[in-house]
Amino acid sequence: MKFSDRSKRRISRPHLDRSFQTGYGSADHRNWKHPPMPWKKNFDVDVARDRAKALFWSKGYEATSMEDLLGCMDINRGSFYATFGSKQALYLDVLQRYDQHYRCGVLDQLKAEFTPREAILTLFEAVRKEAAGAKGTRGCFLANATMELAASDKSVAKIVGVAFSQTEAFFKAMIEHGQADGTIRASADPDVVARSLLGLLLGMRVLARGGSPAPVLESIVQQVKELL
Amino acid sequence: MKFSDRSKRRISRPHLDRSFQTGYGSADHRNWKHPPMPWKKNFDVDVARDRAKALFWSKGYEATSMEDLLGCMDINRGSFYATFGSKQALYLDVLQRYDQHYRCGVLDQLKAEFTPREAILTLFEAVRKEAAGAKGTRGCFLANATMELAASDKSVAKIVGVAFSQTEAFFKAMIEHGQADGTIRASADPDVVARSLLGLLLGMRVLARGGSPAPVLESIVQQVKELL
DNA sequence: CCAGATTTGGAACGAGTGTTCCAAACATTC
DNA sequence: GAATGTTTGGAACACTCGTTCCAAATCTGG
Repeated sequence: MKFSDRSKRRISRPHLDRSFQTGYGSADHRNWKHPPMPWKKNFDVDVARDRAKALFWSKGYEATSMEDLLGCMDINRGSFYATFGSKQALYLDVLQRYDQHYRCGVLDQLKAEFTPREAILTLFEAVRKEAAGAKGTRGCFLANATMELAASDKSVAKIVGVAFSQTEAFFKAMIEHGQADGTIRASADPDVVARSLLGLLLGMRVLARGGSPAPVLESIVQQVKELL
Repeated sequence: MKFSDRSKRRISRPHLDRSFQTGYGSADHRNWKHPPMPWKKNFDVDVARDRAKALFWSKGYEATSMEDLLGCMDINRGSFYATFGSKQALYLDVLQRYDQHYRCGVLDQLKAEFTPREAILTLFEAVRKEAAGAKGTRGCFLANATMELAASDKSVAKIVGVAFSQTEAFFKAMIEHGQADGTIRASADPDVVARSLLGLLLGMRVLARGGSPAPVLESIVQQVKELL
């Protein structure tokens, strides 16, 4: 029964006939992984996406190939396209999640757990420390995306534009609150200093990606203290 | 004579026979440009390289294809490889020339023509103006190269590493000279402020590439004045 | 006036790109 | 218990990538 079905189908789909040319078309010899479980994906979507995020983050969009992606996510093409749509869609998805979970999350946490002055300094300290660590040269996903794609892709430009202006707003709010409670110098213009902090933050990210020596970033953190 | 030569050669190089399939293989119908002048290139190497520079600068390395390159340089593959070696070699060449002629040139000019304080402020003003212009989102070639390639390519990392540390040294020297003649505040730590200026400069370049609104960059320039 | 040198145009190459397609598998639903 | 719905693995596809190759052209030096 099955054999006859196959031979009938093969006639109507001639391009499949080439499989015999590959030399190992037999199902008996392929590596066995899991029995197919059609009612349930046999990988964790969130884990796979996080792995893709790590790869896009450190290599960028263009330099990451589908093969890289499938290898590190440990899924196959069919599952990839069924779950994530396309390489581009996954990238935008991952960028947006980074923005929402990482950037927004961090800023909210800083706002909630620290005094205004400490919140700003803690953020800069965290960036300095991250740059000094093992994954130092991957920088900031949003900054990387800006440099690679903002000029040519409107969706990316929109995401990073919003991210930057919200970060600026965070700095401005922290400065105004710090001035109210006397921990930040009253002579600071909240707009000017907030924008400068944004500039310094992004500058640190470029320097980190370029592998600048640690004292450079330390001096910038030092300067931030003096700005407040 | 020629015909017989051709037919003899065609037998020994069967892959060339496909040309007839393209539909317009005849020499009589191709667009005429210049008579071949084997004793002299019929394009200006410097012009072609400058055009390549503009393309790499705005699109980055990976996103620039050979077709893009040949189109904008207005030369063909043979001339390209004979003159520039490869896409990668051309990119490194162009990056190095940008570094030498643009960055070194600008810094030397600023040193020569301005007082220390003015030199720094003029540089930041120039970056702000450039970002506001038509080509604003192309940013800085060195910063772009850093973000795209420094983590994966040692040659690029070396070039940008030197460029950044020399820019830092420029700022430090200007600050020390400015302190000597009283135009820059004596309380500024030359190392700290120089590194912060480098950070702000690169930050401006990221913001520019992300299409940030002009007031953001203006505020940063304002902050630089107050730092000095 | 012929051999050598050198540029040009563009076909071809082989590897690699992102994506599509589909049969096999089998729990669930009708 | 047949039809449905969904996942999986991977061959195949249609390009595009950067690069190589080479004949045609015709200058210069012999």
